[in-house]
Amino acid sequence: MSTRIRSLPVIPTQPNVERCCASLQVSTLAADEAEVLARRFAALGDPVRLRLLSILATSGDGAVCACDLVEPVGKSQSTVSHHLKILREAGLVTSERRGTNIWYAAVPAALEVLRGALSPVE
Amino acid sequence: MSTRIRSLPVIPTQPNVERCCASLQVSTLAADEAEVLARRFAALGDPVRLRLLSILATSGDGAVCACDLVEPVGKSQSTVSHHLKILREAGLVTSERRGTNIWYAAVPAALEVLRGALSPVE
DNA sequence: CTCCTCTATTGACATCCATCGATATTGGGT
DNA sequence: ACCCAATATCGATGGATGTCAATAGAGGAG
Repeated sequence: MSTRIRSLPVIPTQPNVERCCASLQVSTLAADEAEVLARRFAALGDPVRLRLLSILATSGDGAVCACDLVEPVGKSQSTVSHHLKILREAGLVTSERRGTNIWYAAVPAALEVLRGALSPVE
Repeated sequence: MSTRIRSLPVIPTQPNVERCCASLQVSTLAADEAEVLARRFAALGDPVRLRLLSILATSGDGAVCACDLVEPVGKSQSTVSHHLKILREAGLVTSERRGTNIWYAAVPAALEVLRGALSPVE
C-alpha cells in the first residue's frame, strides 16, 4: 500500500529478449539449451512469483510500484524483494526507479519465448 | 540402450487434462491457482526433466522405453526414474507397462495448458 | 522354480531455496 | 544536516530437491 504518488504510469523500457532455444516438441533439447530454459521455467515454479507476475501482467498501467506488491501476496517485504530479483534475473520482469519508488513491469516478449518453447510447431 | 523389443510403438492412453487456471496475463492469479500452476512449471524447471520431455515429445513413435532414456541424459537409472515420476505426477507424461519395459509418452494437452497460462489472451 | 533384466524405491548426503528479522542503502522532505 | 519512507541486502534457519549406490519388486525366459 503506502502513500505512493501515481505519477506517470509509464511502462519501463522493455529489454531485448532472445529466443535461446527451439521448441521442446520439435527437436531434442541440447544440454546447454535445457539449462537456460530450465532456469526460466524455474522462475515460474513458485506460487508467489506467479502471482507477482500476474499482478504485473494484468496491470492496466503496465507498471506497478513495488510498494503495492507486498500486501497482495502476503509475504514480508524482503521476501517479495527476493522474488522480484529472481523474476528480473530471469528476464521476465523489468524495473525502473522513480524517486524513492521502484516500478516493475512484466516483459511480455519473455513470456512469448517460453510459450514458443512449449509450442508444437516451428 | 538395452535390447528392448520395439514391439508396438502404440501411444499410451492420454489422460484428461483440465485447464486449472486462466491466463497469467488476463486476470490476477488466485493463491490456490498459483499453487497448482507453480507445481507444473516447477516440473519444467530442471534441465534433465526438460531433456527427457523433449525426447518424448519429439519421438516419432509417440512413446519411448524407459530403458532408452537413461543414457541420453547421462544420469543414473534411479535419478532418471525419479525425474520421470515428477513429470508423471505433474501430468506432463504418461507411462504404460509392456512386459518388463515401461513406455513413456509426452502429454501434449498438458503442455497446451501451460501455454495457455502464458497466453496474452482469453 | 530359478535366474536375469528392467524399473521403482529407499536411505544418505550435499546443495539449493523460501522465508524472516535486522540492517544497509538510496532518495526526498523539512 | 537530519529524519523518514521505500528497497535491497545480509545472516540464519528449516525444508525441499537432485544425486547416487544399494535394494526391492515385477515379469519374462529357461
